[in-house]
Order: sequence, then structure tokens, then C-alpha cells
Amino acid sequence: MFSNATKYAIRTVLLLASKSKIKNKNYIASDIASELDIPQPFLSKILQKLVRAKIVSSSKGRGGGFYLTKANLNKSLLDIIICIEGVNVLNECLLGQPTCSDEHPCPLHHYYKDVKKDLQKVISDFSVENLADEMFGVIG
Amino acid sequence: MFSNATKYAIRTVLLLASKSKIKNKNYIASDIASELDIPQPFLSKILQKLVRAKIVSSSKGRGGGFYLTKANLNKSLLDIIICIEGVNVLNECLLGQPTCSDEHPCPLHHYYKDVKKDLQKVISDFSVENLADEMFGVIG
DNA sequence: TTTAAAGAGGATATATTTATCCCTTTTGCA
DNA sequence: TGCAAAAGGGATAAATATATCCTCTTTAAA
Repeated sequence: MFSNATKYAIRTVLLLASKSKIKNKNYIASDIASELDIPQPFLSKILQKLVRAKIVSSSKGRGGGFYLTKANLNKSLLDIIICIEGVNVLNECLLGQPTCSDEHPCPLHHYYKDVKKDLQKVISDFSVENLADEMFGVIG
Repeated sequence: MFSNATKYAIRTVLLLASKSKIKNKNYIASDIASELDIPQPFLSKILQKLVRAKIVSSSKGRGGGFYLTKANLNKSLLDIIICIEGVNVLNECLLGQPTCSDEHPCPLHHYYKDVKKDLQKVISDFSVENLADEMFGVIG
């Protein structure tokens, strides 16, 4: 479904979000990597992309690390997906046909249509903060 | 979602299925490739896998090609997916966490759960023949 | 003001996926 | 019986994704 990079990115942002709920703590890349079991140098590349896209914030130098601002917490999963994948992979045709629509459907279009709508809703309606809250039982 | 190989495989099998509804015609690899716009040598490799898995039938030599028997028509999309991907990618955790269940859910588990069930239903309940029929308006 | 911790980022290595090439085997047909 | 059409399959190439390495810059603290 997603590339490893995107999975790592989502898990990383949600980790930072949940931690920011506890206390204002910077997380250094190596700690995130070991906590989420992600190769550290690869994670660093992903974090660089997330920082450039203003999905994650960072501070350099001793005592630095990664954290989320209020603005960062309002980002959606869709923002993360597009940042890493370049496109919204969840919006593509299941069979990879360039033109797949109600008018020119692929064989699975009819079945996948509603499923896709549900997925779209989750990844674009919920903010990183919503999801982090939920992980801590604030909502659900 | 799926690899190119799997997308190609599904489209190929459904093409063969729909053609087998018209007349008993062998399709040669190069014709399938140009009709579906798939690199021919790559498609040949995929067809080899499908033949070995008894999802597609073939006859060698002049006048040969690929076709579906009655038994082939009863295969499901799940059979094709597992043949090419090795596993059912639609059954995996969205975030790639090895243990993702109702007891130990990933942050998206709750939302993805029902979606996954719908997808599972489509790919395992419907046979290649069902889908081909539908493409030709026999059912829907 | 020196030092060590931390991110930034370019260059490189490895693995996997995708795609191609070439030769062999099979088989219908002239 | 020989030729050409077709799949089978091993070896290789190219592209992409994944992962690592090394150096630079920034910055807090000793």
C-alpha cells in the first residue's frame, strides 16, 4: 500500500504528536529510530523531507531534535503521504489504469470506489493531533 | 497498493477471461502486451508464473498462446495476488507494524479494519469468471 | 572558547522491482 | 522434413527504493 518510507514517516509523526501531548520534549533521530525500529540514517532522510515540508520542526545543535508545533499538529496524514510519495497513492486506480473513472472504470472500480472514499476521509479529515489524542483515549 | 507485476497479472487474466466469453481463442503474449500496454518480455515472465500456478493455461508452438480453462475461470483475484506478490498485501497493516490487531492496533487499525474487510470480500469472493461476466454486463 | 551533540545534506552502497536479451523447446504447417 | 511461430527460462541490465557513510554546520554547555 505505502512504501516503507511513508509508513516510517506516519509512525514518526504520530510518535512525535503523542509525545508532545505529554511534555514539550525534543526527540533526537536516533531515539525515534530505536523506538520505532527504523534504520536511523534512512529515518534521518525522511525527517529532512518532513522538515522541509513543514510537517515536522527541528532544532539543530546540542540539545536539538525534532518536535511538532501547533501548526504541525494540524497537518493531515494526506500531507505526510504526499510529502513522501509525491502523490496520493490512495487515490489511484487499483489496477494502475491511467483513466479509471465512473465513465471508464477498471474492472474493480465499482468495488473500490466506496472503499477509496472511506480511506480518503480518514487520511484527510483527521489531523495528526486528532489521531494522537485518540491514541491516548481523549476521543475514542 | 499492488506492484506493477500484480496489476499487469490481474488485467491480463481478466482480459483472457473476457475474451474466452466471446470465443475460444488463444492469445499470444505480444498481443496481450500491446492491447494492455505492458512491456512484452516482462509480461512473459508474469505469464510464466501464472501458468505455473495454474491460473492461466498455455500451449506452446505455432498457433499456441494463452487461454483460460473452466478451472482457471474459477480462480479468484486473491489467487492472482498471492501468485505474484507471495502474500496477500491487502491483509497487511497499513503502517507495516508486524503486530496489528484489535488488541494491539496501529493508529489506523480501527479505521482500516472495515475497509480491509470490504477489500478482502471483493478479491476472494469473486471469481475471475464473475468479474469477466460483469465487465460484459451479464450480472451488473 | 573549546568541545561534543545534534541536524543537514551530498555521495555512495545494497536490495528489489522492473525490464530486456538471448537461446532452447515445442509444435503446426508448407 | 524443414521452417517459422510460439512459450519456457536463464542471464543480464536499468530503474527505483532502501540503507549507509562521511563531512559540514549549528548550537548548548562545560
